[in-house]
Amino acid sequence: MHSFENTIQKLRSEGFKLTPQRLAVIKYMIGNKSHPSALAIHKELKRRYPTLSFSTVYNTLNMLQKIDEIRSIHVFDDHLNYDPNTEPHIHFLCSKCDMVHDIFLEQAEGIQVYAGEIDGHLVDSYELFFKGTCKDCR
Amino acid sequence: MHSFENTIQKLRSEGFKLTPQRLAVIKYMIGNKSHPSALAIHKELKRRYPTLSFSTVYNTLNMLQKIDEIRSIHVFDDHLNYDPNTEPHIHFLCSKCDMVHDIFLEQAEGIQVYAGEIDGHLVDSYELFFKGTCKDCR
DNA sequence: GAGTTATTAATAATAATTATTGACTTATAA
DNA sequence: TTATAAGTCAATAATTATTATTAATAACTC
Repeated sequence: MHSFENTIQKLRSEGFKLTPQRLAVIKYMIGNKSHPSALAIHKELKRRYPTLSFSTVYNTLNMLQKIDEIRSIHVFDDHLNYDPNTEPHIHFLCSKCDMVHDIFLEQAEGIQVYAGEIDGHLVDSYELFFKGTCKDCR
Repeated sequence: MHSFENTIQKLRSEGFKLTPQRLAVIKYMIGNKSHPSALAIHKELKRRYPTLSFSTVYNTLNMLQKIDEIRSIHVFDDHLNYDPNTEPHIHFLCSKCDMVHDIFLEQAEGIQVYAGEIDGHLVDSYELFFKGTCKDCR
């Protein structure tokens, strides 16, 4: 999800209709660094759209995943979280504050992931996930 | 879960009772490379223990996680899988055959994960997960 | 072996996500 | 415009993985 216009464009070209609900989810997600759950998204948007249903949130999220504008990540065991940044990057979960921090390869000294072939297997994508105590909580 | 005796010892010292159900789950998990789900474990063990309940499988798995004899991994969106290898290693999911392959750092050329500190955050553990086409399916 | 207590199986409960459906919009064409 | 067709919405029900409850049972201690 690189920009609002970009995403709108993509939706149009894929034949999706631009409804207020969808635009609200898109606007909420663009540039969002909090890796929200469907619950959090629904909770927040319900303020502006009191009739907004969970199904619509999920439908929109699944639609955005299909056109590669967001991705889902497994942070906790019982629900999914969503990230508008679909570029390869690393997630760090702080076990103190439960925040998920993004880490980009440039900032990741000591980390190297060659994602072509590994032990004979052909790699399409990877996910690197850290757990620990974040810099704010240390 | 390094060995049967080892695990038994650990259970005893933690005050857990050694029931046939628990021993069955432990035996099933030791050295198991298939990363089974609770469903798969239950299905398999039900043959020998027809009254075995799902709760018991989950209880045992959670207990084994608590004493660090197994770990849970997020392979798919809708359920957890379990791995008796608690040493740091990498998982590779083949999108063709759905098998999860273990990869150890020695075999992982081009992969380097320094797990001490990253971007100011203190690292406790990490998980590296690949998706692609495995060597058998290529 | 008897007593204590954790554990079991069965069942119900919880909670995230998905499916269904009928009313309602929107986009396009007449 | 207005009609029409298609897609989308909210509400609701359904599904499914996992956890909680509970009375009966089995494992450990003495």
